[in-house]
Amino acid sequence: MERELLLLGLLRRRDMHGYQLHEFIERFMQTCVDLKKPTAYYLLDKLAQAGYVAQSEEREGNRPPRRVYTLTEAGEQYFQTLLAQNLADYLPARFAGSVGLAFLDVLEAGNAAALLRQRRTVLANHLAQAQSAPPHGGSFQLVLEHQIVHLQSELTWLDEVINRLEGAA
Amino acid sequence: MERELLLLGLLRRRDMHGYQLHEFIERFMQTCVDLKKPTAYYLLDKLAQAGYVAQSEEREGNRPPRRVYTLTEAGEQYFQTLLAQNLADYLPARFAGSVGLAFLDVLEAGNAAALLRQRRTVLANHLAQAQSAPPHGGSFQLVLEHQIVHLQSELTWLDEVINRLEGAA
DNA sequence: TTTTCCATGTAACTCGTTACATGATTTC
DNA sequence: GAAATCATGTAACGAGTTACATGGAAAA
Repeated sequence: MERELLLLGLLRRRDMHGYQLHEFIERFMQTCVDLKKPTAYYLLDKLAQAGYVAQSEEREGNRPPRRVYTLTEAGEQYFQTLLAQNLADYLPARFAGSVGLAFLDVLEAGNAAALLRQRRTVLANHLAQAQSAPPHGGSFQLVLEHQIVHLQSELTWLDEVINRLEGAA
Repeated sequence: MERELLLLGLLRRRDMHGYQLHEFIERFMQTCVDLKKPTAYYLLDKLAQAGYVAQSEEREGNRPPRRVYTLTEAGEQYFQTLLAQNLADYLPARFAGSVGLAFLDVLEAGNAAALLRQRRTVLANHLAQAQSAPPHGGSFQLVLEHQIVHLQSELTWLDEVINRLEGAA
């Protein structure tokens, strides 16, 4: 449901068309959702059919006409419901990367440390990118903040694991 | 790929049948993977067809016969490859719950705080459960440790957000 | 003039889930 | 005798992705 929540929430601020929504989400929300273009259009269509958003064609010059979406009353209600649900519930993140950790002892300590140092580089890059992102208006800043706090905690822990391995080597 | 990695890694320690594998994963690995029974059987079949595991029927008394899987040489190779990849790469977790945070300012501060306190309860439960889990052998302990560190960081941050909201109210 | 950007979609496919089916065995 | 457990699957479905198609406009 979080994709719908996001789309509705963005439309709540101002009317937008699909391309615009997709672009915004890709640029600023990549940390929590990743929705492709076809999915965006599909979801918008579904929301429109459910009556949560209204469409209106708009053309500027000879450019391809665009379908602008507006939040309806029902949409606002639905948004509030989804928002309350999303905030009240904590759905634990799945760490696909943890699986490998379970088999760390399969490898010789030096070898394992080398691989984790590679992981550390990737992680540090993510963190640097998050930290260099321009500040965002309102609560959107919270999302970024959360991401940074999380990545920092990850980095600290990874360093500790690497240290242990190198101490053992 | 992390599901395959997990299955191969478990079979590497000892031969197991599908039911056993599924049960183990559900009980001890729920933090990083969640694979249902049909998926487990499907995956094992795929791994068998690819030659990474070998099957052998086994029956105990009149109980339903079970298909025991054994890691092959090729499977061991594949496991090593997957493991190295998994360790070297950091794939950022997606926080579906963050979406709601982006729209926190839509709600009146007290209201928002109330919802987040609910979230906090759920989160605290997850943490308590992770902390009370019995220690695991070898590197499996790392997975649990990681989960605990993560949940603690989440809780700390959540508390800070709630504090800010209550300060503003 | 060729590439990139704007703007929207469709079709086919993959992955995984739900719900269902089977049947023996142990536990209540 | 009923329910839960052991053990394996199939069939139908759903959500989301990839690859493809279209076509004008701006930029290189």
